[in-house]
Amino acid sequence: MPNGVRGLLVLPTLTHVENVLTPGGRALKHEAVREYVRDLVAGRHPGAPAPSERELVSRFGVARMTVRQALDALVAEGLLERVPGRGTFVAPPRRTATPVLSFREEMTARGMVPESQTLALRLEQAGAGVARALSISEGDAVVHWRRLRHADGAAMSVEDVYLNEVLLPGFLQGPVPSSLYDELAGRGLRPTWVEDAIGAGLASDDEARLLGLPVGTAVLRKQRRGLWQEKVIEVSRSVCRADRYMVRVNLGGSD
Amino acid sequence: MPNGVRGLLVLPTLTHVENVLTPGGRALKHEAVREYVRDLVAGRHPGAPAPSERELVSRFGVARMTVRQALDALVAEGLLERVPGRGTFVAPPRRTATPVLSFREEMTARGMVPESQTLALRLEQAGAGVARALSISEGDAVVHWRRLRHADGAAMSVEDVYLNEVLLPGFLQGPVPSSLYDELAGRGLRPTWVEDAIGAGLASDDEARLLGLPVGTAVLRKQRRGLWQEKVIEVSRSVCRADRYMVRVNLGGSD
DNA sequence: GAGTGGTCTAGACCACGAT
DNA sequence: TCGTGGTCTAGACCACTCT
Repeated sequence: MPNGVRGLLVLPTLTHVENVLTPGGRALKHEAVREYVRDLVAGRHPGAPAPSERELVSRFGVARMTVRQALDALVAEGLLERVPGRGTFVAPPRRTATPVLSFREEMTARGMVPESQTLALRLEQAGAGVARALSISEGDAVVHWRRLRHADGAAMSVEDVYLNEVLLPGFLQGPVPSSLYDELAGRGLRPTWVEDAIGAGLASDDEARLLGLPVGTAVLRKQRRGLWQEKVIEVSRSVCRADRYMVRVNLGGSD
Repeated sequence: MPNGVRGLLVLPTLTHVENVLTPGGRALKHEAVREYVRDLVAGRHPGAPAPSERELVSRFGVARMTVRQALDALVAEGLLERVPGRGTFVAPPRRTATPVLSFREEMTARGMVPESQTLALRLEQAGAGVARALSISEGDAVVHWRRLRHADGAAMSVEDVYLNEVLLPGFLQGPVPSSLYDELAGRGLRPTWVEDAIGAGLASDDEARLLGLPVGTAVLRKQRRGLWQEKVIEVSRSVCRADRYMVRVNLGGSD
């Protein structure tokens, strides 16, 4: 049986594979090997050895190219690294560029307790700037959500976010969402790409009052366009207390 | 001749390969195929078809797995994309997170003419903060370079950069470099990873004078750690005119 | 039906590292 | 010397798309 055989006569030798069969999905051998290895090395320290290719060949009864295809995927996603002449090992964690986080997630990651107070949530007509940023027409319906954000009980920022109403049917009907990004994630629209512009300025009277600042204090201003699959989902402007908040950004390759 | 044969009897069928042989390097077949295809599709519009796998097989006289290995590499680097049942095509350009750019490169990319004036360039002993950021000991020798930056003739920022002297022998001997990142690149030390912290504040008297600002003006403050291969190469603090400069950052996956 | 990429086989020789 | 990953062969069947 030279080729093309899938999960048929070979099954007796594939006892480990049956456990990782996707319930309703296909049972590709390289996927089975991949998930077996993934489970096997999950949580191991970097440098811990993975099974050798030939060991997996005999364990699964597959060809070596199939095993290599499985390991290639794990190497590509940064879980394993190959060392010629020595073996395959758990790779050290890769450095990643700053991920797209919500205010809640960002504060939690910094060990602070976030809080959010809705100051306004209503339907509006898009102004020129918001329309251009959202790639819609001036006057189109947008959801405007204004929130005052706290961390560990201290005011951090005031954020005005604008959303394309067409993409979010019923957004204003239900209860006020506790998290914008969670709400968008539930609709499969959480931004995976953001374009931020960060500047500095002086707090306006309104901003100073909301943030509890003296007039004339320096603040950080952040504008964001959040996209999902080429679609602009979110446009926002934030004013942040510069004495309590800095934007941290990691950029570059993984070297 | 079933296997392991490299650039020997097979050469007659590999007329296209000889042109891409690395002068002093090995001549791996999958590399030859990869570079042939890379050259072939260079500059083509996204969606343009690449040669089919079987066409490359017959053209190079290699096995299909070898061709797939070559194409896999090009797919992984985002140059090609496969469409099952249709073929292999030039992929649309991938969106990339903001690259690590020098001031010069950043201004040029914005269509402005950059200029840089050295205010100080000398050896110093690292203070506590700089030492910690550079992962060296307090009192170790550091190069301190202070520059006033202009774009289109207007003052933009004042930057203080600190470099680990041990990594840059002779840095202060030659003429003043025209570009820090070019100089580092020449030594194989240009940062490929940066960690920025961006905040806001009010210009000090000194900063206001250098930047031509009234006292009490809001400015952007940026701190950077630049790394190459886990080594901290550069630590810097910049003060930027907020009326002329915003930090732009793109983040996220490539969807 | 012809062509494409996706998967898979059952071997092989090589360079390299550890013993 | 033995085991490892790196490379390579000469086929095969599959699901899919396009005509």
